[in-house]
Amino acid sequence: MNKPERKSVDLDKVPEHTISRLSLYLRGLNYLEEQGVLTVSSEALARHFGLNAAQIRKDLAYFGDFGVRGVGYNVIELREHLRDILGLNRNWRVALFGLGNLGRALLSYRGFSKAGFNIAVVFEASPEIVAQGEIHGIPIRPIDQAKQLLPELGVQMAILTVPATAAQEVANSVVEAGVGAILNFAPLPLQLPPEIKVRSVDLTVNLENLSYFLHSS
Amino acid sequence: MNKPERKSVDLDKVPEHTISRLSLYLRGLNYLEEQGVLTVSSEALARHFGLNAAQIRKDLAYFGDFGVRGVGYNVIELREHLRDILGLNRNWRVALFGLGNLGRALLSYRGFSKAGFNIAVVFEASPEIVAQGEIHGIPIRPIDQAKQLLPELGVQMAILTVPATAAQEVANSVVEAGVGAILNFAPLPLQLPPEIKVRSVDLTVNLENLSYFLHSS
DNA sequence: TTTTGTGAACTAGTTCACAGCT
DNA sequence: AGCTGTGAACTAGTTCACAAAA
Repeated sequence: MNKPERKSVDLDKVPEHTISRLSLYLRGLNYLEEQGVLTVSSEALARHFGLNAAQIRKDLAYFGDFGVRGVGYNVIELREHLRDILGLNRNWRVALFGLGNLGRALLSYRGFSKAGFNIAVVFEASPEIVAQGEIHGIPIRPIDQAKQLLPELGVQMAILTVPATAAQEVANSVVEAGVGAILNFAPLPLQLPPEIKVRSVDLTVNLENLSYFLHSS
Repeated sequence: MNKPERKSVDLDKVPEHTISRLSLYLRGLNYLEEQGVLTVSSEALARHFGLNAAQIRKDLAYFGDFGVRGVGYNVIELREHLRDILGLNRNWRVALFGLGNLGRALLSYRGFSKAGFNIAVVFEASPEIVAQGEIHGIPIRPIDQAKQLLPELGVQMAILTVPATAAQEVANSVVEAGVGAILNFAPLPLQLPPEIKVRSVDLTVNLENLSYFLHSS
């Protein structure tokens, strides 16, 4: 009986979308483990996610031979592999920029800390809000101190919920402070060096998508 | 001088991503119009969005010959075409499900109403919150009345910010009530008939994506 | 027998490069 | 001369179909 091994992966060959799907699989496996399920086939996972089974096998096979032919995947084992691949077997220090409605909502979102993302500091432009000092035990600091504080606090990721007019400037200073990854909620295209990883969540685009399909069918 | 015309489009040929990009272009054009810019080339738009100019021309050409060779695109005209294509020259009636932190944040998000999405009603499970009656003038109703009220109110889209455990059930009743489009924030794959348009916003997946790239580089 | 892992075939989406208008 | 619109070439991503393993 040979232990399934992590392949040494040529990262360039892994499709972009595979990574997002690994995240989904991980959530599915967490659920299956809670249910006490021990093994699962690519076919069963595919049904659950509405995907093709070969795609799931291929996604996983980029990183290793995690399955057993005739049996399927060991739920706990695969889950650990996915956590490992996604870099979730550690804690990430995250800074939140902007404490408006959305910022506050994200701050209380349990899903982040559950996945190992710890919001270490909040930056705000409004002096009144900064004067409040902290929220849920997390310090609130003036946004112009970010460049200095981010390295001191060892922050690796930033979440931007600032107004669109401020977003590019904030993003620039975040990058100058050595942060390499940004989750952006501001509705504009951030111009940043290509080595900085950016994911943008655009609520209006999503709704307008739905509008298009309803409208034109 | 011939008027640029809307092509009769074979919708099956339009790539999925084109629609999302049209939304971005629309935002860019709104901005350019505010700046008093009259015409814009695909090249200039491409620089702004970090895209390829041919892609922009192709995206637009699915729907009509909106440009003028040697000149570019008329900003106001193109903006109107895009609003038309995306179905934004009308108001959409939207129902919000779940009045937690995220639900409240979305309610106060100005971007939705600005784009013509009007939240007509909020549905909540908690009786205490329902007892509050309304929020920002929008009625709050018990979630089990949704199936009855949605058609009465002429709601066409639903935004789901309910807990994952409730989301599938809520989605089912929304669909039974004749709603054809759902913007889903619950972190699970909704199982719905294929004619229902669903867009899911998954905050954890986005962060885990960033984690992967930081971790593995 | 069951289910993986994967080359081959296929489908979708992007970019090139240039003819065709203005 | 300048910029669009688009076929052709290319690149990326998905699904098929089957040999190999348990």
